[in-house]
Amino acid sequence: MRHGENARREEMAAQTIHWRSMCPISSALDVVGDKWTILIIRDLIIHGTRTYSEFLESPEKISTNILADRLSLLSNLKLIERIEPDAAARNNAYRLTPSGAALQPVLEGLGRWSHAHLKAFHAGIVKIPEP
Amino acid sequence: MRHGENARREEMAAQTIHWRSMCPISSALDVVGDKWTILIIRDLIIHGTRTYSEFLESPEKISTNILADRLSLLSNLKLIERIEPDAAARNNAYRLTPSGAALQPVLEGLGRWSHAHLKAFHAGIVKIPEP
DNA sequence: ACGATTCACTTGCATTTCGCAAGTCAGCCA
DNA sequence: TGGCTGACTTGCGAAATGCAAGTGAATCGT
Repeated sequence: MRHGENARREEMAAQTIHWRSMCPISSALDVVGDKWTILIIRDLIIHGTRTYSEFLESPEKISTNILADRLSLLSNLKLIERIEPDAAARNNAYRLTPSGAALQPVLEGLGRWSHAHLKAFHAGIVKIPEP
Repeated sequence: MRHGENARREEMAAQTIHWRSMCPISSALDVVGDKWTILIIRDLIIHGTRTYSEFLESPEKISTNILADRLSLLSNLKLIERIEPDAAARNNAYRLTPSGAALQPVLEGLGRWSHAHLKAFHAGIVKIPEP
């Protein structure tokens, strides 16, 4: 290990975000620019609230450690929150905060772009559920 | 190597996209859902056209192999193209195709969201180093 | 009442992707 | 014609991801 002076590292990923630049688009990507975070937010927008095990049922099949990591990160950033913050975790669903819900236009844009410009690449597969 | 029967693999990443589901949002993320692709498109939107070395100058400092990989992928998907397809690579800039340019609303949405909901998190960090 | 089950996570690795540094190579440029 | 760019490769260590199994508290069934 080259940078071995710091033996103890974060057990899982990004609890501290590395801001690559001062560009707002870049900073947005530093938060939601991975393959899973937006899908979690999608499920919350569509479904209102979701429990941990409900997230696991989505067709993309996120793995449990990634899900836990992202839920924790999104909670820290206050994009999501527990419905009952002081209750136990069991059946205590997550929901979007206003900051998280404000991503909805981005998701709509992605959906529209995919529908208009990406369908050809995975032809039969993508079907859009009319909003 | 467990799946060793295929000794020769893609030298760098995703020239074949793995579509995780039929959801359009998921499919959009299968294409642009990483930390670098959208930044490349941002540079093209802002700058009109960009050469390989101009991309390298952006403040986020993408590394050369990742840049080459993403440019190649975006070219295959016809989101970008060379200005002179039949000329040599040297000084032959890339530009957005209509499909790539159609991502602009998504970038605007990300920028607006970042400005409205994310500024606080990197407030102290992002300081403009006046040059 | 209490063992079995469910739910929400952790933990341990194997595999994949990223990131940096260095190298290659063709086309200018003097 | 020989050095210099500009546009990529290559190699390899580091980090993130994916999968399977484990943990532990709360609830359920009897």
